[in-house]
Amino acid sequence: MKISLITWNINSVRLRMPLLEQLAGALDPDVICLQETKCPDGKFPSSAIRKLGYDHMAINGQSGYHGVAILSRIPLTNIDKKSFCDMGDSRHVSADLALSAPAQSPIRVHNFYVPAGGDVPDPAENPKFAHKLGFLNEMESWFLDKKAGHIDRMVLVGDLNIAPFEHDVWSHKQLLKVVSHTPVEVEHLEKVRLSRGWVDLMRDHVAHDEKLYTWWSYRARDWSAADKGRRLDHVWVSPALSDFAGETRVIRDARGWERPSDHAPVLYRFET
DNA sequence: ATGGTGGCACCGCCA
Repeated sequence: MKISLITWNINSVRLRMPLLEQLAGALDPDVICLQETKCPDGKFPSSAIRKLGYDHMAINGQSGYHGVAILSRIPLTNIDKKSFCDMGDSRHVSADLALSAPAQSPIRVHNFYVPAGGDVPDPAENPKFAHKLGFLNEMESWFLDKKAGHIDRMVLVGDLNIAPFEHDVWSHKQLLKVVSHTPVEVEHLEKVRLSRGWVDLMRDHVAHDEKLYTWWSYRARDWSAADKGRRLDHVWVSPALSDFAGETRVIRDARGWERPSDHAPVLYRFET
C-alpha cells in the first residue's frame, strides 16, 4: 500500500485555504499534518477541508497562536493531544492511521510544533528559550517512558524549530548563536531522536554536504535569490518504518506561491 | 550593524 504524507507549517489555516487546496490538488497526499493553524477548533474550516477529500481530522487549535491538525483520507483512531510543560499550548496531536489493507498494522502519526524559543539563546535570561528546552526534555522522557504509546510503526513530523546540521542552515558559522541552530538545542533534539531511535529521513535522503532547507524568512527582499534558509521542519520515522522504501521532498515551489507561508511543505511517500 | 515581513487580535505579541 502506498501512503503519502505532507507536513506543513501553514501559518494560518483560514488565510491559506486556497494554498491548501492547491497543494492537495498538486500532490494528492493521503495525510496532511499542519502546524501554526492559528485557529480555535470551533472555527476550523472543516467543511472546506472535507470537500478536498479529507474526511478525517484530528485538530488541536487555539485562538491566535500555535495550533496543529492532522487531515486524512485514512480513518484516524486513538486521537491524542498532549499538553507539554503544563502550558496549555496547542503544540501536539497524534493519531493512528487505521489501514484497511489485510495484515496492515496501524501507523501512529505524531504532529509537533516545538516552541520557537525567542531571540536570546540563554534559558536563564529568556523564558521562551527555557520553555523550548523544557519542551524537548519532556518529549524525550515521554518517548523514553513509552507513554507516547507502544506502536512500533510511527511517524513524527512537524515544525521542530531546530536546524541540527551544518548544512541545515545557510551559514553554520553565522547561526551558531542564533536560536534554532545553537549547540544546546541541537543536543536536546538529538536526545529526543535517540529516545526511540527515530530516523531523520530527510537528511538520510540528502547528502550531509548538501544544503537542505524548509523555511525562508519573510524578511528577505528576495527569499529565493538570497536562499538564506533553514531546515526547521522534519520527518522522522521509527526503525520499524525506516526499512520501507520511501522518499522525502521539500515542496520549495510553495514558498513562492501567492501570499505564502514562510515554511515550505515536506512530502513523505512510502510503500508498506 | 541594523532592520527587514507577516498573522492575529487587539491596540502588542509572536514568529
